[in-house]
Amino acid sequence: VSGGGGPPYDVPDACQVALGDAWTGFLAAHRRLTRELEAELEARHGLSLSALELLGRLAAARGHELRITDLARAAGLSPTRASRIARALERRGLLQRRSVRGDLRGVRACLTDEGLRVAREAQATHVTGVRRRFLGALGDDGLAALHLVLARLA
Amino acid sequence: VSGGGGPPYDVPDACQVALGDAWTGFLAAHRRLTRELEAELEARHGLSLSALELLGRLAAARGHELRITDLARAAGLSPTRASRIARALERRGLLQRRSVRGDLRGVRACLTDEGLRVAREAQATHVTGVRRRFLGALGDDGLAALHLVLARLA
DNA sequence: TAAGATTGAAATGTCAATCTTA
DNA sequence: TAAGATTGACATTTCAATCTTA
Repeated sequence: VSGGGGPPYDVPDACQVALGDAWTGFLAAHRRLTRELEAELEARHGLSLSALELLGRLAAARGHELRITDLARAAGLSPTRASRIARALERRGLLQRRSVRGDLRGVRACLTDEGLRVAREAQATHVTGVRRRFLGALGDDGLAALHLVLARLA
Repeated sequence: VSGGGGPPYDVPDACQVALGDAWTGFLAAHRRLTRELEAELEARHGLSLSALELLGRLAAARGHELRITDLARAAGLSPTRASRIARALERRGLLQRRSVRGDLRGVRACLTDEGLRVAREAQATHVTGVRRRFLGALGDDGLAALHLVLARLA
């Protein structure tokens, strides 16, 4: 293994290096993609990836509304974060917070017409970006490989 | 395509749904893994993932030292972040900041003996964690699939 | 007692100056 | 003028209370 002109100083065994590359490569790919997609979304619609995640769940929900807790769980966010982002989106007029009938603890996030419009537009931008930068780069066999990877990691 | 018992309300075409799953699955996998690994690292060594990235690069560098700029580039961090983390690590006695000979603008980050010890220990923890949660879950064919994915995304 | 939601404080990260030297 | 490093202001995220209702 180390027969060639390898460096003279301490190097972990070759196996470990290759394994580490897989992990750091995974991290680097995630960092680059999320940065590019987030920048695009911010520039065109003034939305973060997390905010779009919330709007998208609401747009897909029955009646275009969800309880904050359910919204957080569905989007993989903490209740705190969901609450804060919802507050910011309400200030922009994209949703309204209303009480839940029959449970005065709960708060519903309800998309406004404007919110639904923005959600659709931003989703279109995002889907295009994901297709171009992520799915397009992967190709059919890359996508199949990714599905195997995600199934194993799930 | 939509011959089966699909939902009656507006759904993007089936292709788009599957593609979106790949992307959100990628995001979810990254989120879960980095959270778990970071928590483990923080609990045992009081280091963030970013801080270990810096320490690791220094431990691997010739003379256990690197210029801040080179360190940032190698670790994929911004100069600002590298500078701040280096300052914090210096306060803990894990490295020293010294001037670069021949270029008075530059600053070298130099691992201390203690820093090298902590870097080795934390790297051991991290490598074990990555092996168990990431590589172990992937398996040989999963790892091969990941390599294809990363090659396409690079 | 516990669940839902929110708030404040602290950690982390980014962006735009700033300061020194090349 | 530009590069290297740092700083301050700001946004984002998380953690630990807090407050209300079940």
